[in-house]
Amino acid sequence: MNNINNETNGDLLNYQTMRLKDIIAEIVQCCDDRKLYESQKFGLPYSELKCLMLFPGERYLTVKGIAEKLQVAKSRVTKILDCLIGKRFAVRIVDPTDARVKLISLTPKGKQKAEELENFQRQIHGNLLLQMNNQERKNVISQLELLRTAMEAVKEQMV
Amino acid sequence: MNNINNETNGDLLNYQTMRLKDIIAEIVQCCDDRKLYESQKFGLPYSELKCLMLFPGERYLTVKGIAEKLQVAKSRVTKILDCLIGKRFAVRIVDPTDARVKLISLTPKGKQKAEELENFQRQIHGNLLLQMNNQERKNVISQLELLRTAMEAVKEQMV
DNA sequence: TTAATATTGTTCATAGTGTTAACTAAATAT
DNA sequence: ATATTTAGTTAACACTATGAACAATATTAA
Repeated sequence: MNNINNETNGDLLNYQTMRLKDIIAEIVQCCDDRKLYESQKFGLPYSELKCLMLFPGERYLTVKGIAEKLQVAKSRVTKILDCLIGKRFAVRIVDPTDARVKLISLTPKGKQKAEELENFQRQIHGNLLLQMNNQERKNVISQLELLRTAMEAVKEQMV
Repeated sequence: MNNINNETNGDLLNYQTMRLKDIIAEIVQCCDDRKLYESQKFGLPYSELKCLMLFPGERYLTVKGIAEKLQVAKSRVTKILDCLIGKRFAVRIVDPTDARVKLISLTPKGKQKAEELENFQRQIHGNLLLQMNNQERKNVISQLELLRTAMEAVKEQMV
């Protein structure tokens, strides 16, 4: 009896495991599609869009700071900035208080692009919520938080 | 009064939108970290791992079929297969019924790798569920399904 | 049956994302 | 004053991916 229940529970867990894996993969795929779409819509490689998105709310950023926020090597940031600056979306100025540091800021053109991108992202995430009723919104968000917490716990075990 | 309620609802929606966007980003980041980890653990580029994962359950695959499943160009598949075959994880044979077609199958070494990878993925997704109680498992999965459905609906609107 | 067309897979050129190591210049600590 | 640390750049490399041109083979139509 107990044995059968364990069997059944094991089967359910196996089924749920597969289900979970598949759904997560589908969601990640949707997000990747969205990145591609944004990249095309805004005419910039996604890495440059991600970089632009760091600025709203901050006047200046340093290469080091951007590298930390994007979680990439500083050399990668240098290259992304070369591109953004070449396209007149950003400028590099030397920090007057420390000549090693470059202060990066957006040009008006860059600010506009960042704002458009921000609006677009707000819009599609808003549309996501509009697909749901009030209760569903709360549930989805809280269950996603649960999942994120679980993922971080499992990540700890892994490393 | 009604006005105030609308304001409040709008604020809530804005807050939820931000929240949703951030959590999704964190979850996607976790998944990317996992891909990197798997790549290192199994000593293969992630694209090759993804390719290996297509085989369990299918004896032979064609370049075209793999390209469709991975959602990449055929030329990309050719390169991935060159690598896998160079490492003795797969072989190419000409389809006896259509000389244009190459039938790709895994070597025993490739099958073993694919199985190890499958087990590992089952394990970590199982561990994810073990972080939760019975009710939470059901809720997380059903809310993820809701989210996936919403994402696909919004994607339709976008294109 | 031959000629035109379509399909399968490869090669090549190109672009994008990312890393590490070596380096320059500037600031700090000894 | 010298040694060390920090900030950013450069260069070499690896991985992911695309599209166009191409060769070989199949299929369709004349």
